[in-house]
Amino acid sequence: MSEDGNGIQSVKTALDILESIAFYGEGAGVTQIAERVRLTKGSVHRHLQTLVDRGYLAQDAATTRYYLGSKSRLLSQLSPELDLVRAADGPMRKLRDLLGQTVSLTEMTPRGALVLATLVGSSPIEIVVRLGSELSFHSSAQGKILLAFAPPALQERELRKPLRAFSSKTKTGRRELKAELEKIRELGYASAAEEMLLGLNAIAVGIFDEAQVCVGSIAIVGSIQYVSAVPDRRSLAALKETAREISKSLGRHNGASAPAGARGLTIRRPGKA
Amino acid sequence: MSEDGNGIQSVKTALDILESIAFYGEGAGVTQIAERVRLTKGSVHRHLQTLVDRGYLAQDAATTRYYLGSKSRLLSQLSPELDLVRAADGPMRKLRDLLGQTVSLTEMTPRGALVLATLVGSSPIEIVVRLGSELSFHSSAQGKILLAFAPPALQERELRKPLRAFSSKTKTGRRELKAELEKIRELGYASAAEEMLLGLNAIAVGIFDEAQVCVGSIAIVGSIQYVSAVPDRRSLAALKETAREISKSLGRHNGASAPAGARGLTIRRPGKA
DNA sequence: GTGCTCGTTTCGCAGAGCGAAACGACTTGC
DNA sequence: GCAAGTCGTTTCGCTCTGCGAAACGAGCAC
Repeated sequence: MSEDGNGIQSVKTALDILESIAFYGEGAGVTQIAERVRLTKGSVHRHLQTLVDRGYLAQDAATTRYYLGSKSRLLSQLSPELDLVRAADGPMRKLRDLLGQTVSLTEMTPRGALVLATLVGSSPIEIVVRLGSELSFHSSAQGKILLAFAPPALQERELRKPLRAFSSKTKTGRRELKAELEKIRELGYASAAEEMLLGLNAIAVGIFDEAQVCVGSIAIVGSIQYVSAVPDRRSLAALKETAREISKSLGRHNGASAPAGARGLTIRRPGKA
Repeated sequence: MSEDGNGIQSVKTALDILESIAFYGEGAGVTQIAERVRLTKGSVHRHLQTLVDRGYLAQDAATTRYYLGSKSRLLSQLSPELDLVRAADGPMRKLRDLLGQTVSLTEMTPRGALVLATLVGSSPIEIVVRLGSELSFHSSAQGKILLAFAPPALQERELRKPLRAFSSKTKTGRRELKAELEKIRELGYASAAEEMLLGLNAIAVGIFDEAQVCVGSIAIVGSIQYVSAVPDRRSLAALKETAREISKSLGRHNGASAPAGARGLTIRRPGKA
């Protein structure tokens, strides 16, 4: 099928449906969901049945709308605390209070930069990146910093995919992107002015585990009025210091279960083209 | 296929795999998982790929074992707090401290009594019901109390299914079970001495929401030495009082999103036999 | 070095899951 | 108060997905 056709179709669909409810806030009906995931009502309904049966979703008996079920909630309790979130909490707050800007924490995943936490800035207008969103590798500051420090094999794979344009300012040139990654490694930060959404920008720096693998990023996000394409010295210094702090506390482990830092990404065969 | 063949096969499989990792504690390898879910390594591997790609699982780069990923953890943060767990927390602690027995909170789901929380008793030997387990309707005190107060249609459906024997003392007679449900409604509690596992028993009472729907149960769990088939007056009174307390605080709502209590179970057509 | 075990990959067949469309229960508007 | 619309649910037949079996290749222990 498409670029990387790996993965099981119907499971993907089920997860799409689950997320379309989870990462949206309110519950939803079959028709709405079908529109969001671009499927027929019939298919969506069958998936919903399965997810309800398993307790990941629940259907309100009165309104017939679907909401998250308690199995979903249990998943979190059953897994050890995520080192990254814990380590980042304090330093993130400090950074937010210092700069007054919205601060966002992301983690490396095979599909992009997963938003793990956000602290909103002091501006009356809140610009929030939704928890659970996956920012693309090529059009977000968070994604680019992660890609820049990722294993070469993964970079190759991403560069081979079609680079979707999210806004009129999204850079879609492969060569251009490759050069930018080089520059990012050199400067230690990434920015992406208006590449995701016109009027917005973010400055991201990498977070590294004890093995010097880039496992996530910390970023300030905001209007281009406050977050310019080239960051001011003070903000950049504060960002870098915050990232360093977080990286350092990722080193100390509580032993036992697998070190979160070591949970890298296995790179599958990059394709044969 | 089987009794109720509804639901999508591969999604069920994916969830089985997810849960076999989530509700087990430690990470696991492909071979172990394949054994647990009774599938070939090949199939399991493809499912794991999909789940890793979506961030619900992560593979340790060094050991190649699979663990829960951060998407799983995010699911919880994105859903409103579960009223039942919040309401039960205080009263449960009080009950545990009063009786010194292990106390367990479960919720009604289409497949049985889902264990939401457990507080261990004072005995040096811990008997814990694993979080996320789904106790069957016919062989557990928690399941039976829920079934006893469930809508008749659901009772019919459950009684029509084959009643699996978990231990030599599991009651598998339909008529017998039906009579017991009647008795349970009358007395207001259920017990299930050695029906799940020899040597163990539980006493469960129902928790009701503002619409008088039985949404969950609270139970004391332990060896048959301490938890006898017919509970002593004191324990039973304490249990009932605890359940009453929890039920009452389920009444007050914070408005907005769907009332947890109203999220009932839609009963599908019970079959045509 | 050799024999195990583990994770990953390939291949062809069967049945699972998809879309289209009908159905039935509520709401809305006139 | 009837008709038109909307929503969730169900049915049906065809296609393509996802399954099992078996080969592959990488670690590890002895």
